[in-house]
Amino acid sequence: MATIYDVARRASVSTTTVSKVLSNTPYVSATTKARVLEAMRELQYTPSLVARGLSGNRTYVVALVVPYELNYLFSDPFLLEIIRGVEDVTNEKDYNLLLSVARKSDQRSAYTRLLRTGYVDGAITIETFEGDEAARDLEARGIARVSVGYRSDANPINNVHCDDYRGAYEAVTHLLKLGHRRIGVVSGPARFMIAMEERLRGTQEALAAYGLTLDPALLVYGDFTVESGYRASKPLLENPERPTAIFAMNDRMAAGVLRRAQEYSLNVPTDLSLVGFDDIPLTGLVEPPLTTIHQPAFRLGQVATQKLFELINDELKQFEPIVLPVELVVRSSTALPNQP
Amino acid sequence: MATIYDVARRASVSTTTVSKVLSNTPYVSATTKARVLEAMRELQYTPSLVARGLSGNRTYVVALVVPYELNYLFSDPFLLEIIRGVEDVTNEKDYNLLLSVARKSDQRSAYTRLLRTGYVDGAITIETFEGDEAARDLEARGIARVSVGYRSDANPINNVHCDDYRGAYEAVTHLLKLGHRRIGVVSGPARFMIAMEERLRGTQEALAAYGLTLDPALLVYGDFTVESGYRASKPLLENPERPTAIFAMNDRMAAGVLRRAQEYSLNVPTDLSLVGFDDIPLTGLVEPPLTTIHQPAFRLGQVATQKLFELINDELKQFEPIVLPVELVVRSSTALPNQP
DNA sequence: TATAAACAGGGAAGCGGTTCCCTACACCAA
DNA sequence: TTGGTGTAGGGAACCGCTTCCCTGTTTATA
Repeated sequence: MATIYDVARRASVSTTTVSKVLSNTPYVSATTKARVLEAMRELQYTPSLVARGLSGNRTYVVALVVPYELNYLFSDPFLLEIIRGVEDVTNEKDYNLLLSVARKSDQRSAYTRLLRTGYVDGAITIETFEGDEAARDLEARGIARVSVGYRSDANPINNVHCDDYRGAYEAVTHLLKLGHRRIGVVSGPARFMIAMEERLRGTQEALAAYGLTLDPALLVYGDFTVESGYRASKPLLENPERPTAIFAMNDRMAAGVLRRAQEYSLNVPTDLSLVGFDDIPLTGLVEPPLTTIHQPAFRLGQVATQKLFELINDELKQFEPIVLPVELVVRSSTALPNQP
Repeated sequence: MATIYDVARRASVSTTTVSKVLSNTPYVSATTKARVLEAMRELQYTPSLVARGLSGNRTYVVALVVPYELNYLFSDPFLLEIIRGVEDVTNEKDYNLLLSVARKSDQRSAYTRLLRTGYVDGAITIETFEGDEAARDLEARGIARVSVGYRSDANPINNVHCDDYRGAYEAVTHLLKLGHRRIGVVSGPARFMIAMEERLRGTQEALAAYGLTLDPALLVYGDFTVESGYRASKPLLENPERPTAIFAMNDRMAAGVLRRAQEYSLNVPTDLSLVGFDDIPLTGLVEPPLTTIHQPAFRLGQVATQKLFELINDELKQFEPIVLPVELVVRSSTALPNQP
């Protein structure tokens, strides 16, 4: 591989000049510049990122820190959309994207290794229950960092997330407008997840606007997987006063509820209305297609990454959480309740 | 961040000695070693990967080159499983994984930038229609490379893929055993994709074993998306001699066929049996759950990456394609044909 | 026409490691 | 005593690039 010395020699200039051409510094004559560029072309020269990283203080790499089992991550299409958004921006900025999965077992090695080895200019962390340690570690080392998605309490700053409150409010209001009065809720894990608390708050306030309150017996918890939605919905559907509608706090759990409903020979939406959250591709494929709350996941990733670059470039010291709007998408899983 | 100099000073030794401790070279006395390790601990020292990369000739990074629109990639759960497998091994080897998406538009920049900047020790490429240029480029630069998945013609070496022939053979044989004699096929794009040719060959030979041949009118093509399955299956279902079974060469297209069948009020499996390929999570969620061919995608990624490390470590010069077995998974989308 | 300012280019010191090679000492055998 | 060998440690070059700072030449300005 050709180095900057080879180029310099071939163009009969110093490496300084080559470097200047590379970085488009002024004060290089047009003819010299042309000669250098020509030499580069002839030698198929590309500057070594590693050397650049060592001398400049840039690595041109940002890490995407995913603090769960990849297993879990990759089963969540919502997160995949976020990644797409991140990649979209890093690519545009000519940056490289490191996929860094912090397994529970070796949080201290998997990504810490990366970050403290000075290999990255910044990091995007996907927030979850336990993601905080990672974030704090980064902050301590002064590495630019933006957290995205499920927002957690410990890092109120440099976060981009969706309007969870509003989403839940609209989902439930949609059901209320249709005439439902007895509404079940399948929540995600509530511990440490502000997102879930917010959705719960949205649910309650929507109910309150109709003079209702959430029956504790109709509130159950899952862990976002299809399976958990299936499991958690059992008590709801077996409840003597079965709800006429269920709001599940993500689509995968909604799919689980749907499966259970089918097992109980309940028709969705005539016997049971169902609203999800996220709007993953799956929602259009199940029967019936799910009414849900669309989260702009791709945009989430994009915005987070744009902000990250502002931090990296010191155009910004920190920023207050950015909230992206969500949108109700009405498909076929909701309808007027059966008259009792 | 502490450097090797800081450690050396603190332990009152030279950087050479620190480096020796780091690499476990002999000829360092136990007491000195202990002192150095102590200094490292106190300073929270981690060697800079970048500096190491420059002097040694290792970057401890491997790239995962995905030569399509990320857009496309992330809608394919099968590929995600491959990635999981790759990550599993890179993590174990203390390597870092760079996600490099070579968009059509800028093949010359997105990943070329990466590879020819000497930023990676090796690369895994996911093969597709146009992935070859990437592979050849890598080879030319002498960078270790393994291709995985959909195998392409131009790179018969250093590839890991599944037994496409066998999968198709078993899928069709399953239908034949049930009694189906008129079987439609939704293929993927055939151009340059050996995988598809192999599946077609498997189909034909399975039919041949029952004294049948594939009716050209029952062979249609999609592009792996749900939508394309929906589109491509139209002529099949409108055919005056409608097939009693359809073999779709991936699950997403099978889901598209399923949707079309439902629109035509055809019951699956009683009116139409359906077999997919890949075994992505979706197959268990649609109604009815799809019978399909399971590809060990996770394993695919693992094996490819293990091989990559052998290449990187010069334990291997190159290797013949590795074929992983597939498995028929019978769910609820196949049944005996209706008696005419 | 004198002189400051803009322009062109190069020397060399880093960035943080690794590694080749050298020195020094201790111990052993001849 | 001499010399060889194994052990312990250090000096310094080098990996490929950036950047600070210096020198010399033009060009604009008073």
